[in-house]
Amino acid sequence: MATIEDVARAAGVSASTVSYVLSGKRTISAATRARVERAIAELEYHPHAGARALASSRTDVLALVVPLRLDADASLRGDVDVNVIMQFVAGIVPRARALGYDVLLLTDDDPTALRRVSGGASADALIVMDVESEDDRLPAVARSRTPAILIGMPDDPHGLSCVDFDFDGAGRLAVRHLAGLGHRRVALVGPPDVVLERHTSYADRMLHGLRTQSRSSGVDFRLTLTTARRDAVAAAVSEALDGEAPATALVVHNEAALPAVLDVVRARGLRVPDDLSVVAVCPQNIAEQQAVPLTSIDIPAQHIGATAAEMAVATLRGELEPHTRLVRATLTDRGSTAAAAAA
Amino acid sequence: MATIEDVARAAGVSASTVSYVLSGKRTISAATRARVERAIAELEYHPHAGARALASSRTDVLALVVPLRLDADASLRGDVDVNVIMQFVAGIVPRARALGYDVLLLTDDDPTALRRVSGGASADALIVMDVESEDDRLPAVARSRTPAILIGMPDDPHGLSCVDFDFDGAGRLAVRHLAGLGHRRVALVGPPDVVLERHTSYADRMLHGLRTQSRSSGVDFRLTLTTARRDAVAAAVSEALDGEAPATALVVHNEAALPAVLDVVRARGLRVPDDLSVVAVCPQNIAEQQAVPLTSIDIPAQHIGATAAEMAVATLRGELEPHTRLVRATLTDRGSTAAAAAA
DNA sequence: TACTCGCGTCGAAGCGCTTCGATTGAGAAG
DNA sequence: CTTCTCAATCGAAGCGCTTCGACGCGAGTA
Repeated sequence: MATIEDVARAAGVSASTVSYVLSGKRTISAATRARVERAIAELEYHPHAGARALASSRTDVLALVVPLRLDADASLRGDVDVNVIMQFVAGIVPRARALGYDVLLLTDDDPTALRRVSGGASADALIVMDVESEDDRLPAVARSRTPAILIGMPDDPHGLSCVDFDFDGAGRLAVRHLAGLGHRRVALVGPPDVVLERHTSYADRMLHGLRTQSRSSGVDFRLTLTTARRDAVAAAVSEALDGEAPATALVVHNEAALPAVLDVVRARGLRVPDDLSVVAVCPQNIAEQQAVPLTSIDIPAQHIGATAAEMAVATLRGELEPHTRLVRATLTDRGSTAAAAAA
Repeated sequence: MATIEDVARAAGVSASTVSYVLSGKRTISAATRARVERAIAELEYHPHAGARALASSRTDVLALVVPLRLDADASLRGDVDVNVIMQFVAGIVPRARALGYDVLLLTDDDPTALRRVSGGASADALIVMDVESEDDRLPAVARSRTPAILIGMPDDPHGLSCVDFDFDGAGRLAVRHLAGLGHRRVALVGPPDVVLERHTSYADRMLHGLRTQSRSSGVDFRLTLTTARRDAVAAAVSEALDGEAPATALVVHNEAALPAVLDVVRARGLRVPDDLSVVAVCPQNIAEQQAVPLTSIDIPAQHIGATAAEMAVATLRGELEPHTRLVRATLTDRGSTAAAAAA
């Protein structure tokens, strides 16, 4: 591999000049720059990442902590939503690259990872996914003094920046949309209770938005939780639709259960949206790929990921003070909601 | 951050002694070792990754190239199967960690990534996912002289190691299983033709296995391709089941289409497995989560990922010569296949 | 007793880069 | 014509680690 000395020799300049051409930190004459650049191209020179990191204390690497929790049998745990993780990753990695950073992938499963990476200066900043309301990892992250961006909304951000989807706004928006169509009885088909118990807070915030708006829109709101298993889904749906005052609209905030929900609804002889309106809260592609395309409040995971990468880099550049950013909810009508039948 | 000098001072030894304690490359007396280890713990010393890389030319990092191809609008392309990618990642990252390596995440979308990483010595080895029959990237990888493991089966491995699932064996196994149950007319519901055209080779190999075994088992085999869209699925299924000699069993090698396939089948009034046997070829969790649990040949993506990580490390240690490893197919009966009705 | 051997430790060189003065020469200002 | 300024470049130090050769010393050998 060619070193900066090789390049310098080939271009007839000193190593420091090559360095300045590369970094742009000092003025270099056009002629010299051209010679250096030609030498770089000819030698296929790539700076040695380690040497650069050592000398400059910057790695141009972002560490990303993903919630890849494995079961005892080393299989992916059911409560981690692979699809959403990938959406985040698909947002983070390209944006980081565009800003000149590579991404080091760490998992939640490895407790030493954070210490190793910040202690060993393997990355300039951290992006932590799936941050819970009370997250054990935060004190360690804050203490490491490595700039960090949290995806999620902890109760105490420990002075770190956060990005998340405005689930509260999403809840309000869903109800407002349905209320506008005349619905007066709305049910949420929510995530399994393990998720609620994990206090990732997003489910709580969603619920809060749903309840708040329901109250002010005069909507009767009820809550059911379910896993993706068909029997559980059937139970949840019947909880929502049975009884003397059945819901006329469903808000589904559980993408794994979506297919089953639609299936159960159809099995009950209900047509969407004629007999029942359905609003999903999930990534766009999921909403589009259902048996019936669903009107949904898209969770813009990819966008959030990209935002996190941007915030990380901005923080590194000293252009950003720690703060919390919420990504606004918008509703896309795909035809699965309709005016409520006259009661 | 504490440096190795700090540790040396605290332990009353020289820096090189600390280094040897850490690496174990020279004998150190038990007493000295203990003193050094205490100092390391007290100072929370972590070696500076860049310095280490510079001095030793090793990074303890594996670079992983994932097929995160984005559309023009920067959204995830439909033909990349997010779930499978994650399974690979879930196999690779923990195993790499267990072997002392971190993982640097690169995407296919970034053409400079490979050069940057191998040229800049940012990683010790490469794992490339989703390698196609004729893969443009291979010459560059081979030329970079960075050890590499390919996930997939290129026509020409360029002297690199490969791991993949034995799709040929899977095809044979599926037919053998069905033939053993008395089925004489089997149809494959395969991946969309774009996948075939991309020549990832796995679809071809699967097909080859299906055909070979069909011939020798006296099974009439037909092929239909489909996307995940419901209308396309319906067309594919009717191609398989309509006409005078309808298939009595389906092999579905298209996980995205699975829910729709089952749905369409049910809509036609067919029960699984009584009226129609179904074998899926997909990851285990997908097969389990369908409306009807499916007998399947599980694609052990996670296992393959872990294997790739192991092979990468073994290669780095000089314990492994380049070669190709195929992971054997096994069939798990989940009750979606039954004896064929007497013809 | 003299000599060798190897264990345990140290010192120094060097990995490839960045960065901080210092230096040079050319043009502007006086 | 001298002095000052500033643009353009160089040299050297140093980032924190690994590793090689050297060295001291106690034990084994002759």
